[in-house]
Amino acid sequence: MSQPRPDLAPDADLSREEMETLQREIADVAVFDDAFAFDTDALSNPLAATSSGGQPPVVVGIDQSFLTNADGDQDRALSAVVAMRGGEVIERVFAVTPLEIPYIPGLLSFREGAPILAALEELSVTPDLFLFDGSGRIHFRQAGIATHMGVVRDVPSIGVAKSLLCGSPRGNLEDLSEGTTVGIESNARVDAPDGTLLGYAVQTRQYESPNRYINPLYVSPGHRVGPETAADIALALSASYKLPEPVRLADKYADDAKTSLDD
DNA sequence: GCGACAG
DNA sequence: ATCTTGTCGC
Repeated sequence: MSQPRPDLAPDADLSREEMETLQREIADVAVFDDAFAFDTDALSNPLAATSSGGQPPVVVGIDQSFLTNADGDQDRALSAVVAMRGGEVIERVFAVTPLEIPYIPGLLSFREGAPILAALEELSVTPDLFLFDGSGRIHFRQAGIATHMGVVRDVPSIGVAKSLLCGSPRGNLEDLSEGTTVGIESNARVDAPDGTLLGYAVQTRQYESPNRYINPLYVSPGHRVGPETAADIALALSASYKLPEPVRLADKYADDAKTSLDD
Protein backbone atom coordinates (compact mmCIF):
# COMPACT_ATOMS: atom_id res chain seq x y z
CA MET A 1 0.00 0.00 0.00
CA SER A 2 1.25 3.49 -0.82
CA GLN A 3 1.95 6.13 1.79
CA PRO A 4 1.70 9.93 1.96
CA ARG A 5 4.77 11.59 0.45
CA PRO A 6 5.22 14.98 2.13
CA ASP A 7 8.77 14.90 0.85
CA LEU A 8 7.37 15.38 -2.66
CA ALA A 9 5.37 18.50 -1.73
CA PRO A 10 5.75 21.42 -4.15
CA ASP A 11 8.56 23.85 -3.32
CA ALA A 12 8.36 27.18 -5.10
CA ASP A 13 12.07 27.80 -4.47
CA LEU A 14 13.15 25.00 -6.78
CA SER A 15 14.57 25.83 -10.18
CA ARG A 16 12.38 25.15 -13.14
CA GLU A 17 14.45 22.13 -14.02
CA GLU A 18 14.20 20.77 -10.48
CA MET A 19 10.43 21.23 -10.58
CA GLU A 20 10.22 19.18 -13.75
CA THR A 21 12.44 16.48 -12.27
CA LEU A 22 10.19 16.32 -9.21
CA GLN A 23 7.14 15.98 -11.48
CA ARG A 24 8.66 12.99 -13.26
CA GLU A 25 9.30 11.41 -9.87
CA ILE A 26 5.70 12.06 -8.84
CA ALA A 27 4.34 10.55 -12.05
CA ASP A 28 6.52 7.54 -11.39
CA VAL A 29 4.96 6.79 -8.00
CA ALA A 30 1.43 7.83 -8.99
CA VAL A 31 -1.13 5.08 -9.53
CA PHE A 32 -3.31 5.66 -12.59
CA ASP A 33 -5.66 2.76 -11.86
CA ASP A 34 -8.50 2.21 -9.43
CA ALA A 35 -7.00 1.62 -5.98
CA PHE A 36 -9.55 2.72 -3.43
CA ALA A 37 -11.98 1.03 -1.06
CA PHE A 38 -15.05 3.28 -1.11
CA ASP A 39 -18.28 2.51 -2.92
CA THR A 40 -18.52 4.53 -6.13
CA ASP A 41 -22.30 4.15 -6.31
CA ALA A 42 -22.73 5.89 -2.96
CA LEU A 43 -20.90 9.07 -4.04
CA SER A 44 -23.95 11.15 -4.90
CA ASN A 45 -26.69 9.32 -3.06
CA PRO A 46 -27.61 10.95 0.28
CA LEU A 47 -29.29 7.79 1.58
CA ALA A 48 -26.79 5.28 0.30
CA ALA A 49 -25.95 2.88 3.03
CA THR A 50 -22.81 1.27 1.69
CA SER A 51 -22.52 -2.46 1.46
CA SER A 52 -20.10 -2.29 4.37
CA GLY A 53 -22.74 -0.50 6.39
CA GLY A 54 -20.79 2.74 6.79
CA GLN A 55 -21.38 6.27 5.53
CA PRO A 56 -20.99 7.33 1.90
CA PRO A 57 -17.44 8.45 0.95
CA VAL A 58 -16.28 12.00 1.63
CA VAL A 59 -15.58 13.84 -1.62
CA VAL A 60 -13.57 17.03 -1.43
CA GLY A 61 -13.65 19.74 -4.10
CA ILE A 62 -10.76 22.22 -4.27
CA ASP A 63 -10.35 25.51 -6.14
CA GLN A 64 -8.40 28.76 -5.88
CA SER A 65 -8.97 32.48 -6.19
CA PHE A 66 -6.37 35.24 -5.90
CA LEU A 67 -6.04 38.28 -3.71
CA THR A 68 -4.60 41.63 -4.68
CA ASN A 69 -2.54 44.01 -2.56
CA ALA A 70 -2.80 47.79 -2.35
CA ASP A 71 -0.74 48.18 -5.50
CA GLY A 72 -3.10 45.96 -7.44
CA ASP A 73 -0.74 43.03 -7.72
CA GLN A 74 -1.81 39.47 -7.01
CA ASP A 75 0.19 38.56 -3.93
CA ARG A 76 -1.79 35.79 -2.23
CA ALA A 77 -3.63 32.64 -3.25
CA LEU A 78 -6.80 31.52 -1.51
CA SER A 79 -7.61 27.81 -1.54
CA ALA A 80 -11.18 26.79 -0.87
CA VAL A 81 -12.07 23.27 0.17
CA VAL A 82 -15.60 21.90 0.21
CA ALA A 83 -16.24 18.46 1.67
CA MET A 84 -19.38 16.56 0.66
CA ARG A 85 -20.89 13.25 1.66
CA GLY A 86 -23.86 11.68 -0.08
CA GLY A 87 -24.42 14.87 -2.08
CA GLU A 88 -24.48 17.18 0.94
CA VAL A 89 -21.88 19.69 2.14
CA ILE A 90 -20.50 18.64 5.51
CA GLU A 91 -17.55 21.05 5.90
CA ARG A 92 -15.88 24.05 4.24
CA VAL A 93 -12.48 25.55 4.99
CA PHE A 94 -10.05 27.86 3.24
CA ALA A 95 -6.49 29.07 3.62
CA VAL A 96 -4.52 32.01 2.25
CA THR A 97 -0.79 31.85 1.53
CA PRO A 98 1.57 34.24 -0.25
CA LEU A 99 2.18 33.70 -3.96
CA GLU A 100 5.76 32.79 -4.73
CA ILE A 101 5.83 32.29 -8.47
CA PRO A 102 3.80 33.31 -11.54
CA TYR A 103 1.55 31.00 -13.49
CA ILE A 104 3.58 28.80 -15.80
CA PRO A 105 1.77 26.18 -17.91
CA GLY A 106 2.83 22.80 -16.59
CA LEU A 107 3.99 24.11 -13.20
CA LEU A 108 0.65 25.07 -11.70
CA SER A 109 1.05 22.95 -8.57
CA PHE A 110 4.16 24.89 -7.55
CA ARG A 111 2.08 28.08 -7.56
CA GLU A 112 -1.09 26.74 -5.97
CA GLY A 113 0.08 23.72 -4.00
CA ALA A 114 1.02 25.50 -0.76
CA PRO A 115 -2.41 27.05 -0.07
CA ILE A 116 -4.09 23.79 -1.00
CA LEU A 117 -2.05 21.72 1.44
CA ALA A 118 -2.56 24.39 4.10
CA ALA A 119 -6.33 24.37 3.60
CA LEU A 120 -6.45 20.58 3.70
CA GLU A 121 -4.71 20.72 7.09
CA GLU A 122 -7.70 22.67 8.38
CA LEU A 123 -10.14 19.98 7.34
CA SER A 124 -11.47 17.89 10.23
CA VAL A 125 -13.13 15.16 8.17
CA THR A 126 -11.04 12.50 6.44
CA PRO A 127 -11.23 12.76 2.61
CA ASP A 128 -11.87 9.65 0.53
CA LEU A 129 -11.48 11.49 -2.78
CA PHE A 130 -10.14 14.80 -4.08
CA LEU A 131 -11.57 16.63 -7.09
CA PHE A 132 -9.31 19.37 -8.42
CA ASP A 133 -9.93 22.26 -10.77
CA GLY A 134 -7.10 21.43 -13.17
CA SER A 135 -5.36 18.48 -14.79
CA GLY A 136 -4.14 15.20 -13.44
CA ARG A 137 -2.41 12.85 -15.84
CA ILE A 138 -3.25 15.11 -18.78
CA HIS A 139 0.02 16.94 -18.29
CA PHE A 140 3.38 17.21 -20.07
CA ARG A 141 5.06 15.05 -17.44
CA GLN A 142 1.89 13.24 -16.29
CA ALA A 143 1.93 15.16 -13.02
CA GLY A 144 -0.75 17.85 -13.01
CA ILE A 145 -1.96 19.41 -9.77
CA ALA A 146 -4.42 16.56 -9.07
CA THR A 147 -1.63 14.02 -9.36
CA HIS A 148 0.80 16.05 -7.30
CA MET A 149 -1.61 16.66 -4.41
CA GLY A 150 -2.99 13.14 -4.55
CA VAL A 151 0.47 11.60 -4.26
CA VAL A 152 1.63 13.94 -1.47
CA ARG A 153 -1.43 13.09 0.63
CA ASP A 154 -1.90 9.60 -0.80
CA VAL A 155 -5.60 10.22 -1.33
CA PRO A 156 -7.42 9.10 -4.50
CA SER A 157 -7.77 12.19 -6.70
CA ILE A 158 -9.19 13.35 -10.02
CA GLY A 159 -8.34 16.33 -12.21
CA VAL A 160 -11.23 18.27 -13.75
CA ALA A 161 -10.05 20.89 -16.27
CA LYS A 162 -12.11 23.27 -18.36
CA SER A 163 -9.60 23.32 -21.19
CA LEU A 164 -7.08 20.89 -22.61
CA LEU A 165 -3.44 21.39 -21.58
CA CYS A 166 -1.96 18.77 -23.90
CA GLY A 167 -2.73 15.44 -25.52
CA SER A 168 -4.91 14.55 -28.49
CA PRO A 169 -8.64 13.82 -28.52
CA ARG A 170 -9.46 10.48 -30.16
CA GLY A 171 -12.53 11.97 -31.82
CA ASN A 172 -14.46 15.12 -32.56
CA LEU A 173 -15.36 17.14 -29.46
CA GLU A 174 -17.97 19.46 -30.92
CA ASP A 175 -21.54 19.30 -29.76
CA LEU A 176 -21.28 15.96 -27.92
CA SER A 177 -24.46 14.72 -26.30
CA GLU A 178 -24.76 14.63 -22.52
CA GLY A 179 -22.99 11.67 -20.96
CA THR A 180 -20.58 11.19 -23.87
CA THR A 181 -16.85 10.67 -23.32
CA VAL A 182 -13.96 10.85 -25.80
CA GLY A 183 -10.52 9.53 -24.93
CA ILE A 184 -7.53 11.87 -24.69
CA GLU A 185 -4.23 10.23 -25.59
CA SER A 186 -0.63 11.31 -25.34
CA ASN A 187 1.15 12.89 -28.27
CA ALA A 188 4.66 14.24 -28.82
CA ARG A 189 4.22 16.93 -26.16
CA VAL A 190 3.62 14.36 -23.44
CA ASP A 191 6.27 12.41 -21.57
CA ALA A 192 4.61 9.04 -22.29
CA PRO A 193 4.48 6.63 -25.23
CA ASP A 194 2.33 8.08 -28.01
CA GLY A 195 -1.22 6.82 -27.80
CA THR A 196 -1.26 6.31 -24.02
CA LEU A 197 -4.75 6.98 -22.64
CA LEU A 198 -4.40 10.00 -20.35
CA GLY A 199 -8.02 10.80 -19.59
CA TYR A 200 -11.34 11.70 -21.17
CA ALA A 201 -13.21 14.67 -22.56
CA VAL A 202 -16.49 14.39 -20.63
CA GLN A 203 -19.74 16.03 -21.64
CA THR A 204 -21.52 16.48 -18.32
CA ARG A 205 -24.10 18.94 -19.69
CA GLN A 206 -25.41 19.94 -23.10
CA TYR A 207 -28.01 22.33 -24.50
CA GLU A 208 -31.15 20.85 -25.97
CA SER A 209 -31.35 22.93 -29.08
CA PRO A 210 -29.06 24.20 -31.89
CA ASN A 211 -26.66 27.11 -32.35
CA ARG A 212 -24.65 27.18 -29.14
CA TYR A 213 -23.14 24.15 -27.47
CA ILE A 214 -21.28 23.55 -24.25
CA ASN A 215 -17.63 22.47 -24.34
CA PRO A 216 -16.70 19.25 -22.56
CA LEU A 217 -14.63 18.94 -19.39
CA TYR A 218 -11.22 17.27 -19.48
CA VAL A 219 -11.11 14.66 -16.74
CA SER A 220 -7.99 12.72 -15.86
CA PRO A 221 -6.67 10.45 -13.13
CA GLY A 222 -4.82 12.23 -10.36
CA HIS A 223 -3.82 9.28 -8.20
CA ARG A 224 -5.30 5.83 -7.43
CA VAL A 225 -8.14 6.31 -9.92
CA GLY A 226 -8.29 4.97 -13.47
CA PRO A 227 -9.41 7.08 -16.45
CA GLU A 228 -12.79 5.39 -16.92
CA THR A 229 -13.67 5.66 -13.22
CA ALA A 230 -12.55 9.30 -13.19
CA ALA A 231 -14.91 10.06 -16.07
CA ASP A 232 -17.75 8.09 -14.48
CA ILE A 233 -17.35 9.95 -11.20
CA ALA A 234 -17.28 13.35 -12.91
CA LEU A 235 -20.57 12.49 -14.63
CA ALA A 236 -22.14 11.09 -11.47
CA LEU A 237 -21.26 14.18 -9.43
CA SER A 238 -22.53 16.68 -12.00
CA ALA A 239 -26.06 17.85 -11.33
CA SER A 240 -27.55 20.93 -12.96
CA TYR A 241 -24.22 22.43 -13.92
CA LYS A 242 -21.28 21.58 -16.12
CA LEU A 243 -18.86 21.23 -13.21
CA PRO A 244 -19.17 18.36 -10.70
CA GLU A 245 -20.80 19.75 -7.53
CA PRO A 246 -17.76 19.56 -5.23
CA VAL A 247 -15.66 21.60 -7.69
CA ARG A 248 -18.45 24.01 -8.53
CA LEU A 249 -19.10 24.73 -4.86
CA ALA A 250 -15.37 25.11 -4.13
CA ASP A 251 -15.18 27.55 -7.04
CA LYS A 252 -18.01 29.59 -5.57
CA TYR A 253 -16.64 29.40 -2.05
CA ALA A 254 -13.22 30.59 -3.24
CA ASP A 255 -14.91 33.59 -4.80
CA ASP A 256 -17.17 34.35 -1.83
CA ALA A 257 -14.36 34.00 0.71
CA LYS A 258 -12.17 36.30 -1.40
CA THR A 259 -14.91 38.92 -1.55
CA SER A 260 -15.53 38.72 2.19
CA LEU A 261 -11.84 39.34 2.80
CA ASP A 262 -11.12 42.36 0.60
CA ASP A 263 -14.57 43.85 1.09
C1' DG B 1 12.47 30.28 -35.37
C1' DC B 2 7.20 29.25 -34.64
C1' DG B 3 3.35 27.62 -32.07
C1' DA B 4 1.09 25.71 -27.68
C1' DC B 5 0.11 26.72 -23.12
C1' DA B 6 -4.50 23.72 -16.64
C1' DG B 7 -5.44 28.25 -13.55
C1' DA C 1 -7.19 33.29 -12.62
C1' DT C 2 -9.22 38.32 -13.31
C1' DC C 3 -11.38 42.69 -15.47
C1' DT C 4 -17.17 43.16 -16.61
C1' DT C 5 -22.86 44.84 -19.56
C1' DG C 6 -25.56 43.50 -22.12
C1' DT C 7 -27.66 39.93 -24.43
C1' DC C 8 -29.10 35.48 -26.78
C1' DG C 9 -32.02 31.54 -25.81
C1' DC C 10 -34.94 28.31 -23.12
